[in-house]
Amino acid sequence: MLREFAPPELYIHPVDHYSNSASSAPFVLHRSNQGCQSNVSSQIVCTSSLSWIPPQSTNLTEKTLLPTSFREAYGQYKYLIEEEVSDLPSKFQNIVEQYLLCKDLETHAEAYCIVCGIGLDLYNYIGSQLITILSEYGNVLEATRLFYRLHDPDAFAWGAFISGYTSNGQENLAINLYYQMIQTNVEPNSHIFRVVLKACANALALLDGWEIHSHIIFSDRDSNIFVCSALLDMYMKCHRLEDARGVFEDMPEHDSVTWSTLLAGYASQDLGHEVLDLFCQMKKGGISPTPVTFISVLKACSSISSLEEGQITHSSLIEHGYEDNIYLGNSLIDMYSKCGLFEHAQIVFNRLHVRDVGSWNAMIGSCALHGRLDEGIYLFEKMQDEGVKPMIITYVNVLKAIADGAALDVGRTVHSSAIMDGIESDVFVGSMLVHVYVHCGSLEEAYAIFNNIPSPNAVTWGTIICGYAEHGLGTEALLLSKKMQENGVEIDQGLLVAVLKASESSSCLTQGQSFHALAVEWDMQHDELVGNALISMYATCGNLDDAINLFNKRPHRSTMAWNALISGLASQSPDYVHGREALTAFWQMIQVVQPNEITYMSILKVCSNLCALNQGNMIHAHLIEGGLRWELKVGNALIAMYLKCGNLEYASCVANTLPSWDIVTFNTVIEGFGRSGLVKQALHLFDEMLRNNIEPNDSTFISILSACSHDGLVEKGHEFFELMKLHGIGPKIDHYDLMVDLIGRAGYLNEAEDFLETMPLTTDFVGWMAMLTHCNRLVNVDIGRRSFSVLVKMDPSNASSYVLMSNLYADAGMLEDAEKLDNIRKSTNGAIKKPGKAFIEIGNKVHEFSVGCRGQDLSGPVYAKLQELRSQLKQNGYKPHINMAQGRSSKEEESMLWEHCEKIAIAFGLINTAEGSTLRVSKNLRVCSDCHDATKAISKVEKREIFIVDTYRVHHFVGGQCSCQDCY
DNA sequence: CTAGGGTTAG
Repeated sequence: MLREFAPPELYIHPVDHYSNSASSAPFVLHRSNQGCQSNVSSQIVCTSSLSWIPPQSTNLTEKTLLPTSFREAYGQYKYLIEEEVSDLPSKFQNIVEQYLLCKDLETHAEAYCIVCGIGLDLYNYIGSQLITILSEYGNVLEATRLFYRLHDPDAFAWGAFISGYTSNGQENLAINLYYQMIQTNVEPNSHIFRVVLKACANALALLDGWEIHSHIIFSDRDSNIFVCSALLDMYMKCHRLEDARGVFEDMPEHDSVTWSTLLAGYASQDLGHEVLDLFCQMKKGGISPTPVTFISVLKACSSISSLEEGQITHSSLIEHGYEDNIYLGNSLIDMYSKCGLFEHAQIVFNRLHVRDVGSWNAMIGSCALHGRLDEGIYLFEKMQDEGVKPMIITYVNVLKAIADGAALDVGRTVHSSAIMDGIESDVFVGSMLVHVYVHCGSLEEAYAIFNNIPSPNAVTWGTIICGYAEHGLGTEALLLSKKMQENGVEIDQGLLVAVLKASESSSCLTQGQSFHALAVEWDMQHDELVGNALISMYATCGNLDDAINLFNKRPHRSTMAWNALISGLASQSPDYVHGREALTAFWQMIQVVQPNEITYMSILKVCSNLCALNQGNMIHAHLIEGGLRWELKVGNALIAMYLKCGNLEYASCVANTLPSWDIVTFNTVIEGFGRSGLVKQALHLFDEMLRNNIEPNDSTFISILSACSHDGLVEKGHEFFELMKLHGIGPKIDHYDLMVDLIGRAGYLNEAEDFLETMPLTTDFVGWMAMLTHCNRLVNVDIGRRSFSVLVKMDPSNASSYVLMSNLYADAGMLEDAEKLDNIRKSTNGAIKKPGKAFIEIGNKVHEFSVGCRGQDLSGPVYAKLQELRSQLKQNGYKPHINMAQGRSSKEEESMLWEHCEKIAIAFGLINTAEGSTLRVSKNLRVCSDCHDATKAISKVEKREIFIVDTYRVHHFVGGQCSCQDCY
């Protein structure tokens, strides 16, 4: 296939051409570090008007004798013409050659003009060299013009031309030129083959590579060591190990370069062991390694994380006297870093006599890998102080460190310096910036960056979609996923993981299934990460069968796969639908693989949700048994679990053994104390936290505000609400909702309503629900009605607002209104009450109960116990909370109350545990007022301590009283 | 005419 190429230009007389080229400066430079092209053109202009001084010497055969200026040489040339010396161009050629060998811009420019001026550029040899030089300066256009002025380009000229296109990133045009050359009957020589194979290697043009390989065999040059090296390299770059190996085996001899080419190929495909094997063979064959060989060997050591091999290689390269090679220094930094020895990387870096940008990149990359944010930033600044300009990869590395350290402020600083360098919209830098802002929780800034990247790739899309999904903005994540598909982004594994997370985060099974189909279409469903994301998505979206099916089909079940299953099952909060399955899976998992901190965090969360203290205890014991020094995160999860189960002693035991407390520890304990009604202690901890110089974050204020709310501390709540602003934290909707709850709980309904209506954010369902709850409690029909109408507009399908309002009417004696509302709920909008569920752990088993326990295999004794309690409690002053609105008899109503899942769970617990032992029940909704009163009475009659943990707080019942003091 | 292989990577 030949493509139309630029037609040859007409031959222009040298003198005419001279004036032409003077106006169109040929050295339009793209090289970043060479700046002053204005001098060049001015010089070109004055060149033409100079009068030439006759030379001092006419001995032009002396190659070493280089005139001080090219103009002087031109004078010699004129002199030679006058003297009518024969073989003139070849004499002048020597001078041209000398000049072209100098690598400075001004000489080149000057020589170029003069050479063109006298027509020497039309000689193949000089023309070829000029083409090479022009290409080096990135001026492909002028190189092309020059090439087409040549009368009869030879292979050398074609070679220069083809190689110029290759080095300027136009490999496909370069390959076409090769075919064009064959058509003009120029026989390709080994130089041409090398040059065109290089183009194929860069462009990964395997088909052309194969074709050219056949030309090479045909032309009998397949034993040329240079040609074979190029072939080898081409096959390696195209990932054709077999073909490359074939070329290598068939070669008549191997030298250090062919070996290095082979090793580099294996190293680039992360085949570390193969590289090390081949390296041994190479040495056995008596070939001495070069610095380039060592680069591949070091890369191999890091790819197999073998510090031992790395150190052997290090001493070996010192023996060979390559210690000061900068490439090797940089590779050593990388090797030590990837083999886990950050300090060694630092030593190598500090010992480098000369540092290039690669040295800084390797060291900053090492900081990023080892979480050394401060050092990374320091180096990033220092390199610039030393005049080394950061590259894209430098930014990528330093931003990675910043993202891992969630250092928002530093992130912004580096961001602005990326803007100064004009690369903030580069797709690599931009993707990393998106990642930084996502990881720091600033999604607005992340999205702004994302929007600014002209051609986002799969990674960019994946980062922003994951960002939204992981911050609970599933709907937004899904919208972006669809936009991504419309934009026709090429799908990769990471992107599939992202869109599956988006589906998971928005609990959208149908979307998840369609992305599953997409994964199958791209044949990526077997990829480890995609597979795990699928399992997690199905488990989270409640499709247990598919989750387990996919999990069982996995040939190899890694810790990650188990985590996907367990965290998926665990994440069904607040319904805890599959919490019990998650526990089963966990105990199976530890038989076969080692859990990690993610496993423990998910499973401890399950124990918290189910109030499964025994299970939690066993997992704690398992952790201690494993002898692992667990991460703070796991410690925090343990504390949270014990607090949620109402076991403050164990919680404080764990808290006291932690070597240090981080912000999560403080937040967890403050939240837990508040939940258990230990508000004074929670407030005290907040002060303690400040004294420890730990800056509170927005979660801290969630915890502290809800603690205030639990104790009705309105004043304190307002104080904290103002304090958070002083700490630079803008209150979010959750904080406003908590304030509404706090003010309402204290009985100031009007103030609470004012607060809602004047807040600067858009109100949400939670806030108005808090409002209606307190109206209900204080029987305020007026405000209650207004709240209800807002709630119905927001979410007509949510039954909880109807139920609350109906109860409010009933309590206010407005039975007709109550009944009307119930009928509307049942008939028109189909709003369904969320089914209540209660869990109780007996021994090591967690039992689940729902209202009326339909479908539960309950033995007679539980009902017998319920009947017994019913009559016992009545004698002890318990009055059933009968809602008169339902149109049923009070007897029926009372029976229904005794079908509540909390009561069944308690009855089940009472008959299945020893007398006097503590019961712990968890509830997926708030405990109802009737069950609350009944449990108070049960705790007295049965002489039991009972905990009911609901979504709001820990209720601790002892001797007829509850720790919440009926404030719930 | 001359020659090849390469560090840092979302």
